[in-house]
Amino acid sequence: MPELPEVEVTRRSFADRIAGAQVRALQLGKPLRWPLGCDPAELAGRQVRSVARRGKYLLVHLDEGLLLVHLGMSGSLQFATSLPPRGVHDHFELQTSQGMLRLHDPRRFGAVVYASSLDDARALKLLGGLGVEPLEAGFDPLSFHRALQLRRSAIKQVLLAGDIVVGVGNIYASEALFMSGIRPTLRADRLSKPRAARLHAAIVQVLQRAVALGGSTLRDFSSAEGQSGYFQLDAMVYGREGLPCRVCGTPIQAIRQGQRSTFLCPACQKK
DNA sequence: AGATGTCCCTGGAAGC
DNA sequence: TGCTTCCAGGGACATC
Repeated sequence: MPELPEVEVTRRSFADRIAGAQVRALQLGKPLRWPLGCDPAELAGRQVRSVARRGKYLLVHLDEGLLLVHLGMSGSLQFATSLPPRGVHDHFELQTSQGMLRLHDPRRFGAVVYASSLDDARALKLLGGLGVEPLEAGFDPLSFHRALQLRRSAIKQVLLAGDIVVGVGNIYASEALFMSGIRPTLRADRLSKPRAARLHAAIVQVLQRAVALGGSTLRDFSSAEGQSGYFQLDAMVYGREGLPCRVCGTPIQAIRQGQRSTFLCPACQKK
């Protein structure tokens, strides 16, 4: 499933190649999570300026307006000068002078939304409430700790909410909490400053590492079956219920928090 | 306001 | 074997 690192790796894979391209046509398949929000024909003739990322959204900037692309959980993007005919799960395609950008998304949790600018109400609704970027300077241990002090729910759920820091999905939340020895059910405001700093470092480390690995494994990923992505190979706790902890051998536990599964080592994450 | 629960969707796995 | 049920995931939205 696309997490922040994969979205970033996807961005890097086509941003330079699509920059400067002129839009020829836009084709839609079945409805995605939200409607496009403009007449597809309107976009013909516009030029692609750049592709940026905010959280898990890709921002395809045009000379006028932009497209916000979210991969949901089963979405993937392809950009190529020629592609086979659109299949049943290809729900968005941007034909340009430099190639075709296609969204393949069987579960249709993804979305492509047009906004006239970043200040547009549609863009603000999607991006306005997002927390800081974890791999940028705005994410620092002290302000992270300060933000956690205001929250009483479980630290795992606060991480997932994405309004303090973006990009920590269900997998990385479990992994980062394991790395920092913190129990996922601990109230966010109960983290001491040093423990918050340790969690901060773990989040940065786990995401940075995934971006680095994503670069080399995305190729296998696209040719591989299903979701056995790079991360599964070396997860410390995620998806390892009942298996021995890689550090202490204690069986890994799975619990539910807010309808989501959380994995932890009850010995390494005592409090 | 924060916290919590629900919903969207489909393919694969598990259960009967 | 073939059916049904459950589960995965992000995030908007409703409700308390």
